[in-house]
Amino acid sequence: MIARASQLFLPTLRDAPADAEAASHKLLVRAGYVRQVGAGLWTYLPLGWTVHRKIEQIIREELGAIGAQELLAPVLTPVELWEATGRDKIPEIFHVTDRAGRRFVLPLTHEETITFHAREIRSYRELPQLWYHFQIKDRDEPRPRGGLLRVREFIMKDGYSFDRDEESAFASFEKNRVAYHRIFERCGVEAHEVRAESGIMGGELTFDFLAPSGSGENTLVRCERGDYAADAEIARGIPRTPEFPETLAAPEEIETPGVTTCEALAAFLGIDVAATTKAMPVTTDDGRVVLALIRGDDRLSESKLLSALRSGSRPSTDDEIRGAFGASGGSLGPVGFNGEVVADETLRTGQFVAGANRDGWHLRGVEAGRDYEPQFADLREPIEGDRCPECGGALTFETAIEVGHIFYFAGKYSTPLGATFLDEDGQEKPLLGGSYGIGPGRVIAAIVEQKHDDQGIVWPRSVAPYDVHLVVLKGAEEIGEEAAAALDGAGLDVLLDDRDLRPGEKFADADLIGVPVRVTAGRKSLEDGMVDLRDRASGEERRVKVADLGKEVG
RNA sequence: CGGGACGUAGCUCAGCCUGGUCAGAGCGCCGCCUUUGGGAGGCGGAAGCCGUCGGUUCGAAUCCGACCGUCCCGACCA
Repeated sequence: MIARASQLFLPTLRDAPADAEAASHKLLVRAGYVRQVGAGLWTYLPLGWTVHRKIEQIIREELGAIGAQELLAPVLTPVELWEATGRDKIPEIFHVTDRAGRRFVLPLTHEETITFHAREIRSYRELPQLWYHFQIKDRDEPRPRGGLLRVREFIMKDGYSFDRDEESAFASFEKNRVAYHRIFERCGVEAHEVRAESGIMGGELTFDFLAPSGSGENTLVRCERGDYAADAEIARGIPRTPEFPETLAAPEEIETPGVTTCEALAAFLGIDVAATTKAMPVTTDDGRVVLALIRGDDRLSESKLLSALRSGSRPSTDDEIRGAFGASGGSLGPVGFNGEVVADETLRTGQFVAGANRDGWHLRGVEAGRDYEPQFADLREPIEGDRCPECGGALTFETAIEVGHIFYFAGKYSTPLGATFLDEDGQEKPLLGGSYGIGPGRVIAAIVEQKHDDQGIVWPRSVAPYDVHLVVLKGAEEIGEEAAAALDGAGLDVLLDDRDLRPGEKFADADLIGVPVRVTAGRKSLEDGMVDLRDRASGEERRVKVADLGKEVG
């Protein structure tokens, strides 16, 4: 196929939009792949859509290979389906109404609709089923950002599995997991499988695929030795051991006027900040005041707290704190508090300095189990300097884009929607489900984040909009056409730059657009009948005969 | 939803503080000429209800208010 740049809608820009920060955002706009319509709303221009379709095709091939079937469900969804699962209350949902007042939602994802169809599965003989589609998702995001990184409307490949028992369901999950690795590998994007946040659902099986990048909303924590990877929200790190002061037989009050932070406390007492505790009172959804207690040098992980409490929570108000502790933030501690205390595992052994629940006073020598009875849980965010929980190696922290997510949720949707089947033993049972998502738009952003240089994008061949960018300079039109025909004849997709522009502009655009191979036909070609072949990634260039182009590039 | 910033030509921006020769620049675009292996040069030209509405004023891009929109930080994130 030969596309002529003179006829394409390929609006490249010399400047990036002023508000763009992420490299992928700047380059995809500058190179004419996408344009913004509104906050979090993007149009894929012809080149961008070509890349999107290439990624879709890779996904289709790999999902086809595991026996998944493609279908297409609608965007507009009767609200009743979402009421059945209780998800109609999620704040990110767009609600719409038709002229007769019937209510619909624009789906965030399609569990409800697909499970609705799974109700037609009657017998264990029809299982397992693996379905997927590429369909628009709409989310009323409070804050879209970073170009394609977080948007309000996007196409997702979402897949769903239905199985008769856990063994079979895990097999379906595993097939998808393996397929995902192949998909990301073929797309040329580095993505790491990590155990993801299970949050309030606790105990479900879920993995994220995180692509390290210059911009993103997740933090990927990895061991330098490659044996551990997790999202920072749930990652475990082995913290350093504190230097404890001398052990006391019982807690001892000490006056600490005006000292309200752990750093200040450690400095005031001349001790290691890791030998202090940080008290974070929270109020749960049902109104209880719970004391979350972590080490003075740590930060509380909200998702871990959510898992530990099995409930949402918010920081307690000053009034609630005073009522529950009789003191203000900065002097709070577990001793003498008659509510629930959740303490981080780091506090299990050793004596720490804690607030005395008396303004301006702290307690030295506070020991869990002796002086207070907490529930222990992992509550801390890993920090730079932590060691790997598997091998003790150093942990690295990278910003990353979540490009895929796989989830096993058993009967969570099939039960409320009544999607059951008759098993071999004659019993009616709920279908066991899993769902599997990939955002091709985020894959595009992640690839550009990982593969670009100062001049522009450097696409992997597998997803590049064209195989070859053929730059034809003035005077070489004839040999340029021969080169295009040779490449086309070899089955390659050619972007033929036949525009009446100066060479510099054409080369700059070619670098920006990022097709992996550039071929130049110019004045030199008229003399020896050869063209220049340049590798976009390495910049290596050599002269080849037009007749050899097909095999040189292919 | 809290905090901050911004909105002037297709793009990037100046002008606003101190209201009145203030509708501007560069790039891009159109025409002609020259030029043609890394974003050339000359001449000519088109193009903006200065985000919207209201207020102050003899007079508003400029001052004030409200609204709308966009971006950034945070909260949120199936």
